[in-house]
Amino acid sequence: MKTFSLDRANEFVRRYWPPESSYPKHEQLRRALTESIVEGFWAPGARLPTESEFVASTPCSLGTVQRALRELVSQGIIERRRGSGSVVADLNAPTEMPLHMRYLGDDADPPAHLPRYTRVLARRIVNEPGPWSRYIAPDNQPVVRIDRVFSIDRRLEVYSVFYADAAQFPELVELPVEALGNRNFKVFMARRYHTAVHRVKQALRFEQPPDEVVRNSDCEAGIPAAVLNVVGYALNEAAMYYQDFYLPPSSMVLDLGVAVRS
Amino acid sequence: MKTFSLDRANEFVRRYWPPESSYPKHEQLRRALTESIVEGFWAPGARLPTESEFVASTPCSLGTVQRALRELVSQGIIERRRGSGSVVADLNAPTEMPLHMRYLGDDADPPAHLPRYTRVLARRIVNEPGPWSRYIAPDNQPVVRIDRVFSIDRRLEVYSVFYADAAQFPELVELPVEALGNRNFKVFMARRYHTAVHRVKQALRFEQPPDEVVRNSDCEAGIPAAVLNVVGYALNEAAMYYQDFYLPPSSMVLDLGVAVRS
DNA sequence: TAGTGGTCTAGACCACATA
DNA sequence: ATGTGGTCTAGACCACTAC
Repeated sequence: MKTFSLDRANEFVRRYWPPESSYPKHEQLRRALTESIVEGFWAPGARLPTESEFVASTPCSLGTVQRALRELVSQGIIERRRGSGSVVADLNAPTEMPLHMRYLGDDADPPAHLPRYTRVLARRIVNEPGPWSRYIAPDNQPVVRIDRVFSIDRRLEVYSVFYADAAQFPELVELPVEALGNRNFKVFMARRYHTAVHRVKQALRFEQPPDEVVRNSDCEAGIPAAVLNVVGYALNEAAMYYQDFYLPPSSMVLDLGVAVRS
Repeated sequence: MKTFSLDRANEFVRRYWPPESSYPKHEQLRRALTESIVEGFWAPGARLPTESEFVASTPCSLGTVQRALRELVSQGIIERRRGSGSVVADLNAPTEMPLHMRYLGDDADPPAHLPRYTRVLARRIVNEPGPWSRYIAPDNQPVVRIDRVFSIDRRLEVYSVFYADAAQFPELVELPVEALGNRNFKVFMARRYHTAVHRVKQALRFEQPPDEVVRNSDCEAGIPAAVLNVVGYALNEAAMYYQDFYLPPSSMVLDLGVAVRS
């Protein structure tokens, strides 16, 4: 079925190759592939055309194609294996490996993340601006706010407030609240961006916990609660959501991941 | 002075090129350059040999040299400018741009980091193992512990406990406590690894603040304090230090940086 | 055995910085 | 004007996978 794969490569070029661009070719190819993956032209796990097919369908030579694909590998967007080919990395395994709320348990070596369970408490549409606006609604678009409780290993209850652009994720607005389970949540994000969270910006502040937080989590009234704020970004650097976690005091260690410079 | 630069390149190869290696050449060159920078063979800001000089002094062709140098750029280890040349990135600007304790102030757009001031309270040698052992003293080496107070914008006092391998940083052990100011601190780390912190692993936990923390910071007794744990790594992925920050409640936002997957 | 990606080369042209 | 890095090419050889 070599013809089909080459046809697919040509279709990719027709759709995503920029008519004219000041970027170098390896950069054009890298961006085109990223965009096509984000838009779902290639599904996660799908096999990409071979290097030779890219050489035939783009105005790039082998070295240039390789450079673009190598860059995508280093970004974790695709995977390549000698003899097999190139496939879109399966970034939709975030249910097993999320980027936040990774508690470590008391004493494990090597560290192991505790299981998490979620339940949805409330959902509302917010039209007023807030601290989330500059990330997910720069033009004051309506925002869907979803309040949830994360149960960590059935031992710790963490209250979470989630904000996302209402128009971008219609399922989050339209589906019945009962249907907004943990699994489905990620699926909706993926359906819009076709990939999971790529990186997260994190910040910490302290705040008197609102009533609903005190009622539904292990946070106590009157004591300022530590609030972890997370902004999730997609592959194309678009902000996907804005989320606050009200962290109750506990003996468990919360893994915040590895931060790189600037 | 072209001869001198070429001589320097040859000296680099003599010292750092592996006698035999199963790694590809671009990887050998990348590792050799990283190692030589960590060991101080090239000082921060120093000008590296040109591509042509590397071609002449190593068994690599131009493309291979470029690939190695490009990799180092993407890691932030060197900087290159067309027409000028390649220089070792000045990673010793961490006093201005540290990787932790970056508070954001109340409402700034774009966000600006608040100034920090430090004073040293105590220093002692620790021989017993602790949570830091697996990172900086896997064989139970003596560890130097330094207690400090960070003053954020003269408004917030954060207590910090710092651990490092005593043998690796003799200045931290031998110098009088009064001489351990903020500036000097980074210098000692740099003198050992010749570069500043490359990336940090972060975690959060809660803990009843010890007496000295309550006495010397804005943390209150009886209330569990949020403790941010940071492990700093050098360019060659060696752990440099293990540090705890006792974060008092405040209206200021603590920037935790950007975390990438896994 | 045929096809895949991984490495490496030699050479070309260009944009930019410095003197 | 010279030298620098940035891009791109065409082609070679190899290691590995799949058939």
